[in-house]
Amino acid sequence: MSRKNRTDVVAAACGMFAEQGFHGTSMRDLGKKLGLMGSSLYSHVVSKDELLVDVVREASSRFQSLANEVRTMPGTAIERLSRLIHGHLQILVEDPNQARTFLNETRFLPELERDTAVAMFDSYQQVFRDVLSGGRESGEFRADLDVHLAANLVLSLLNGTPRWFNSGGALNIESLASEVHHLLTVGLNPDPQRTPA
Amino acid sequence: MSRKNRTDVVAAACGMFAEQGFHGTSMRDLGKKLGLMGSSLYSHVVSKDELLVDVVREASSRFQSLANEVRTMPGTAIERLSRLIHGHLQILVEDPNQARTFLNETRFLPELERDTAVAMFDSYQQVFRDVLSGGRESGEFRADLDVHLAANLVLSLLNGTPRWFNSGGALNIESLASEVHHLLTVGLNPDPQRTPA
DNA sequence: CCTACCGATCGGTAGG
DNA sequence: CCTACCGATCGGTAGG
Repeated sequence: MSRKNRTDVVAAACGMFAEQGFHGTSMRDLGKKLGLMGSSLYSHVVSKDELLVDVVREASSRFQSLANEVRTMPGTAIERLSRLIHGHLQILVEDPNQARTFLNETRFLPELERDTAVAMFDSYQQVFRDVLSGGRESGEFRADLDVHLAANLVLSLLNGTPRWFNSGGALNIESLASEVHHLLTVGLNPDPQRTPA
Repeated sequence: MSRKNRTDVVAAACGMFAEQGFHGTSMRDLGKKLGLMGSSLYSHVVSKDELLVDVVREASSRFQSLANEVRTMPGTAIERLSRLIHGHLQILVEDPNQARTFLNETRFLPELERDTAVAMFDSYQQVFRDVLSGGRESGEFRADLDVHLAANLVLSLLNGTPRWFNSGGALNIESLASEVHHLLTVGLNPDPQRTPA
């Protein structure tokens, strides 16, 4: 109802991009959501692309913070992986619209910005690989672990959560993160024994 | 170059929807890819929506076949889960464009068709839950396993693969499926021992 | 399968 | 922040 600022516009865009996709959202749609004319948005933003850039940059910076934290974090590989899992899920769950826009719409960014985002996420993923290979050397993880593959699988699992996790549901982030960590470290099998081949 | 039929058009649409998204693909784009005018596509198809319907239905029927196979499949829970993992990955990897369109663009289907697709995937997911809970009863999986959650996590992991798996790369589907199965059953930990808290 | 076209909507601008 | 508008493009149709 009150006068809108750029932050309001970006927040609304974030929600619409998550639900309708970047190309499925028009500036007039977005204006309607904010109670404005579509053309009025151009007093806050210079282009539609800019809105997507803002959303993706915000998400990127969260992942980068987590990466930096874990890069300099002491502790075992298991502890560091645990922190990555929890931190990653927290980012996704805290703002699911931002997460979905980041995961699904980054590819529609102008080339330069998209390259930046991709490079950032690559270096983020490198932290996962570093933690996994550290744990492999220390004996915390399997010696035959394919670190590159495992990092992809772990990130796939994590990035899928915004599709089904309901932050209003019975399961909170702490439990989710702990379940994910449990699944990834000890697997589905019952505790002591192994599968017979 | 030669005259196109409906199958060609759907196949081209599948590729473009995967890469540009449904709303990011115009009928003229699609025509250009096929060497046709955009308007010529309407001799093969009655609407743009219909193309997406076709792609999603094809993918749906593949998942349904796998579900039916595993529903009536004898064997241990581990064997059945293994088949689900392998079959699911095969569907995703065999036609990554179809998979990506199914996973990302189904939400843009007309309401009725979307509901159908969602219902189908729900019943598909139920097979995962059934196998997991069967394995929990039989002692193959942990007694404390949250079956609903585990099914979501397993499917998240699987559905993330089209984002990074390169079918031309060194890793083939069999190895991928076996690695995924290994990760999900025994986890990242080294074989015999457990994590000390 | 093309040409020629329809009304609607797109991202965006000028001027206030 | 709105009104009024721009050229471009959208999904789709008529007629051949």
